[in-house]
Amino acid sequence: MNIYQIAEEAGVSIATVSRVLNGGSVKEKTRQRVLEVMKKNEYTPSSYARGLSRADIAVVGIVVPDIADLFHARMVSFLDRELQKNGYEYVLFNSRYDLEKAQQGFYWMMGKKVRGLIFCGSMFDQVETVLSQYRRINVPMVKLLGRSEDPRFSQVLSDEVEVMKSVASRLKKRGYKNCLYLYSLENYSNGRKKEGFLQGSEENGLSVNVSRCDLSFDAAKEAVLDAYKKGVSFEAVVTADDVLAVGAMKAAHELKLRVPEDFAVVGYNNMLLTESSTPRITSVDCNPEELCKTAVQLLLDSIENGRAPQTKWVGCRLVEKETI
Amino acid sequence: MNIYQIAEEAGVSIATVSRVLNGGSVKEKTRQRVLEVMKKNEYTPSSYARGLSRADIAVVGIVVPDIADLFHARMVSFLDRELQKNGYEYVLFNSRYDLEKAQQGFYWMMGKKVRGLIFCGSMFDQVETVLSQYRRINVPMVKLLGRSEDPRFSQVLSDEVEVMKSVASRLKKRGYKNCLYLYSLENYSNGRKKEGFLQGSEENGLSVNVSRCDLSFDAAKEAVLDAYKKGVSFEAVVTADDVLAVGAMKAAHELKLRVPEDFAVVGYNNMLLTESSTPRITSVDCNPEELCKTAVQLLLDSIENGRAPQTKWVGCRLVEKETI
DNA sequence: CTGAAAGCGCTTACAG
DNA sequence: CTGAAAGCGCTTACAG
Repeated sequence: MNIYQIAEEAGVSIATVSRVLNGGSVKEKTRQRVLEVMKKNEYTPSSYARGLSRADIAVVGIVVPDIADLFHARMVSFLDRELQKNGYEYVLFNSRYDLEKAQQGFYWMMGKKVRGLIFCGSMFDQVETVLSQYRRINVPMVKLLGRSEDPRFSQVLSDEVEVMKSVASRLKKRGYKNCLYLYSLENYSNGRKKEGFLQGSEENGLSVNVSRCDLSFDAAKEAVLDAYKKGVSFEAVVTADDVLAVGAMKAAHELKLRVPEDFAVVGYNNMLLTESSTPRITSVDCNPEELCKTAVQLLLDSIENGRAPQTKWVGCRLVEKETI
Repeated sequence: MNIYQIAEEAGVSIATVSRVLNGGSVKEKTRQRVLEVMKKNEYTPSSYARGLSRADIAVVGIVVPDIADLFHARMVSFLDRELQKNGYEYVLFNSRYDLEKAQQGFYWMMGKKVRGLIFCGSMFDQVETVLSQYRRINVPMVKLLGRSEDPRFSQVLSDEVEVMKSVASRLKKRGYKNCLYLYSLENYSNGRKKEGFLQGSEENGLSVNVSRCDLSFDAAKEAVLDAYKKGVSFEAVVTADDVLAVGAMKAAHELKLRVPEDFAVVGYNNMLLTESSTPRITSVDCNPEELCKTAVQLLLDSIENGRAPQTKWVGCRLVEKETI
């Protein structure tokens, strides 16, 4: 069923049908008749014909490194809602942590006439090294939690420094003095977390040992146990990710330390994981909903109003639960 | 940059360009020349033009109730990989647990010329009540973990009964005698879990109390504490979902019961949640990867070979960890 | 408010 | 192996 058949059955031209489809001016009576014919026939306009004949389809591309990861999945969900609210569709590209593979994805998306691109997550700090080879990718782009020097990108960044300073002062207030700082991935965002915590610790007179490990429960647990064995003294483990915080809890459990009396743990991202732990883990909420809203705003502002790329910051807050 | 410009620059007709694009027979030398021109110009074929001019685009629709939910996100990730392997694209529709809203989604997908539909999750047990209004939705459809009486659907189901029977016999072997069975959602899959467990309990002489609560840590915890207060005696909590199992662990913690010595806990789905707990929760793995592979196979077999709808079962297994 | 016609960028018989 | 031409199903000036 296409627009010609609808037009014929309604006794109008295809131009008129197109107008009722797109809210053009049509005599009310005619509009009703056309709508009825459409409904009766369960007519669905072809997205392809539409996309082919218009230059400005409302569609953007979302690139995520891993859709099976809870944090990214939540972002996609927020972006989905926000874009829908604004009448935009999106195509999703799951890059599977493979920047090379992402290249094909860019072309694929350009073939879909995306008007803009959103890169989700700090893994895309360096995406411009790949993108720079393509002159034709010249739509507005925004990095969500990814840092960029490239002026073509808008950025939505999280204020990790401030919140991590507040973590330090909070620990100080509660009487903790020696900390272990645990992180996994080296990227801009994680660099700022560390920087903020070290800065805050200095201001508050806390001692800090820094340790790096893989991003898994067991690796974090081992890292904490190792530090213990080596005689490093600490009563608080501050982490760059909830996964590491859970690992630290496991270490505390094994060492038979009481949390939070003998041992504090702080996570980052405030995911469901922190609630499933007993006691519930204090963690930083980076406000992903706000991050996503801002990303969509920046992108649509560039697309529709030609606004130049910008950088926006979104605040975080420490959600105090039972481990500090 | 379109196919005309490529053709002109390469000194051939657009038909020839189209042939190199689609692997038609073209003299090798000509093919190379065309490819070079394409590369030089970073040419990307328009997905819309292609979609408009072909009847059989390799695209299917995936419907999920909530992309932000870890279990569904994993499914999407597996389906994504499997479809890509088979040269298919997909469009994703996030129904947000709203069957009514899903209706629009079906039309939207039909406009994308999807050749088939995959419904993820047991929330789509009843989707035919909504779909039945549409004569035009007549592509092959498969329900992943959703039960259907409607012969238009293929189904990929999980063998919950068998695995839950094995849970009962496992509990028996370990000396547990009285169980609390906890579940939240009423659907086909959960019905079978309960049925299997009750059956297995009977065979093994276990006593079972059944209780229902909301799907949250706190609700499950309260349900367990309540049962305790009421004097129901049980040394094992078997659940229909890992979330409930975590709640049961919290209850055990509050009651100062040792797990698994005094108290066993069994989850369902074997999600990351079960690993973050201490001790790690024994849980049923329903093999989501195999479920997704099977769903894609069934769907593509219907699309490409006109195969009639079928029902396939995928086995589950109990992953024994530290709570039983 | 309405229609005829061109155009969007491909694919695909049909000839050669 | 290659090309001319029709067709896919819409939108959009342009006239009226």
